Amino acid sequence: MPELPEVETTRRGIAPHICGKHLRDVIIRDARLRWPVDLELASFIKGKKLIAVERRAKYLLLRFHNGTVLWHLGMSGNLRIVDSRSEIKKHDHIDFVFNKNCILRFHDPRRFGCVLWDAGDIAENPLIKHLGPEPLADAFNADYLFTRSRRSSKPVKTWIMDGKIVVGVGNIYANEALFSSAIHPLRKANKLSKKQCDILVDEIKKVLSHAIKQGGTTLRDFVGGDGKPGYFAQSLKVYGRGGQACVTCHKPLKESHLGQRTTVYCTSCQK
DNA sequence: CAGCGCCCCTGCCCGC
DNA sequence: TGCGGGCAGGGGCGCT
Repeated sequence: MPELPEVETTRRGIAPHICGKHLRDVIIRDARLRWPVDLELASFIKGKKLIAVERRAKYLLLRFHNGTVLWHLGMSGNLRIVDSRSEIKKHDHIDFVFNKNCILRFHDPRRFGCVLWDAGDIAENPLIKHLGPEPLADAFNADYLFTRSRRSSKPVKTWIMDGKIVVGVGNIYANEALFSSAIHPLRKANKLSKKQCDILVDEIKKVLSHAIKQGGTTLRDFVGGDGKPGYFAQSLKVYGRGGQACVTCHKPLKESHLGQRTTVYCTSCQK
């Protein structure tokens, strides 16, 4: 489910409801996430004020004075604001209770998400420390991408999805950005021209910011913090359209697998 | 170290 | 209808 636009949509949806509030309780119904949730979590943050909800890559960072909760939605997770009358559904694993009208509820069928406590400097956390730049930041630019690309013989699609190069570009948006850039997904990173890096940076920024404006992409059951779906799915030009006509040249789009991920592209438009 | 597969897990869709 | 197989938006990890 969540790529960067979906995580950002979630952040914007939940932050106004919980920032500045004191956390009253932590309810862990199922601790078996990607890494087991620390059952002592409540003892660190119960009664503490939530200072800010930030995002780094696809991690949501809930900042408290004494540390940070790192929250990853994995492949199928979502966070919603609910009240105490809301029915608890299957896979509603964790609640952060601020008050009876304000509960942050985590739902994650596949349990690929994680909730971790870090009492130290979050920038030094091993999951965060080695990440590349944010795609929408100025540090992610054509000069940077071209320089980095010289050192990799990976197919550009695999490469651009590597969080050490740039964070937040998942499978959907990698496919979309490469199509918009007219770059073949199998082209080796070190064979990209400077001009192509320029275009690719631009298209990644465009597709991600457009998706954020649309509230993310809802394929099955993604909902933002307000429980509403995203509307970017209707803007997808290649993802999920294998065999269908290319929107530009009308030839059938090719679908194949690259690093266990479905890859869709136009053999005619993308070089 | 770079690159590549594997795997965590449940749900859903398709074909038989 | 029931069941098996394949696939799904992520990403850390272990191996070569």
